[in-house]
Amino acid sequence: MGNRNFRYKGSMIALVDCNNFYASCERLFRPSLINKPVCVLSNNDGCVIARSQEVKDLGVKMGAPAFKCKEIFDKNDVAIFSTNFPLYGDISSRVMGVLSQFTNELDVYSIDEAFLHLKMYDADYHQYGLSIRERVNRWVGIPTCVGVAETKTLAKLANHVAKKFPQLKGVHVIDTIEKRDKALKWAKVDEIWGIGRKSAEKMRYYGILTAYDFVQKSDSFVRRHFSVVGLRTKKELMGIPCFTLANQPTGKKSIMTSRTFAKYVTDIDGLNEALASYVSSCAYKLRKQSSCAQTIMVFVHTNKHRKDKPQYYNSQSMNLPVASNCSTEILGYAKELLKNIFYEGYEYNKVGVMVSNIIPQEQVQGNLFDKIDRGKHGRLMQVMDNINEYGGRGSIRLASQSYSKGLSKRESLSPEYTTKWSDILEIR
DNA sequence: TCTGGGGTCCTAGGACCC
DNA sequence: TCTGGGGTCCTAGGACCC
Repeated sequence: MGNRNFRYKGSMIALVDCNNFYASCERLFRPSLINKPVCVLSNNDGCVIARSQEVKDLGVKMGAPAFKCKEIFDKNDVAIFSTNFPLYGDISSRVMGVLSQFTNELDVYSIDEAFLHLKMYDADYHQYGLSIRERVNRWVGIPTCVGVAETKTLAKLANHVAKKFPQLKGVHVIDTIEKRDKALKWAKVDEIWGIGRKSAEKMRYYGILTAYDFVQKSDSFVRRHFSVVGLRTKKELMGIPCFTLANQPTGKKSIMTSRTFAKYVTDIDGLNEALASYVSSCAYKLRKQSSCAQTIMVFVHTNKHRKDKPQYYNSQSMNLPVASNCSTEILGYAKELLKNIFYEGYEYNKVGVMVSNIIPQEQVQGNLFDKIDRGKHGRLMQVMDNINEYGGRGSIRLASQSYSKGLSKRESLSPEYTTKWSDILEIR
């Protein structure tokens, strides 16, 4: 058979994925940390959410509770950072900006990865991948890996291969049947994009250990045991595209904001303060995508890890009389919901709000009995957003929002080097 | 003492209708 | 007493992703 090429080699998908993204972002402004172990922790410095290669090599697992890793961190002089999403978001958009120079069809999949549709009939995809890496690295300073193949799922797999085999120089192209089979035989089922813990377990039960084993199964078997989701994944692994590229970003269908507290809250006033910030954040994100929500949901819960204490979880949702993106209006309803589900006697460690049934702003149907001056509210929100965008988040807030960020613990926060005037680096 | 946050899609099952 | 066979819509929860 030789190295028979795929029929549609002229149209391929590249997946560019940033290596250890948050850790790499933190390193950007701290060159002394290059080749040193760097670790980023979740909200409240609770658990590990990003690790540089050196930290992975130390055996620190993703999601590991930080307090359990303290010894390893101390012993190996690991640089620890609290999450700094404004920084990561800004670096991400710079990376995406560079990537958009390589294609007309950029599908930004997450904060640290994007699919690129490549249509090049005689091009050397491996060389092209190398030049993508090189430019992102030079212009933004973030290391990446590139996987190229016929479908998204295969591109993901190619990327995985590129990450695991350093001799590939960060780029792997699957463009022949042989390379595809080789990758499929190498990949364990739990490494396939779309196959999670549950499905992988089930597959092992049926003796399916590798991606190659999986594609050998009949469509009907896969459909029956792993639903249409599994079947799509199988087809994608065989080079039949089932996931199309999303050319323009679509608005979110639901938006949620919630935080775990660093200390327990027992009274409703404390929860209300937190709720006010979360509602503001949700409403702001709605306004940013020019949409309104028709449904809101509020939930509270106690610390589920403390089995020795009384546990409580509850949520309540409601449909708004008129779809809204106004912070003050949504907060009014959210407080009512919270009042309904709040009970004294529990130590709460989390409250959250989710808005859903989101529609474009211009499609909002008025209500005959609406007493709210929506034009005025809209202008007020606009003014608030302008002040916060210029002066930094939190420059102006609702009266009921807490003044300090006292409910969260972020002891190792890096500056917002690129998004806050006061945090810009000074070169002397 | 200390265990994240934010999304999407699919399915099963119930309510309801003819 | 027996107790069909569709269809639709909605919701909760599961699985998965980063």
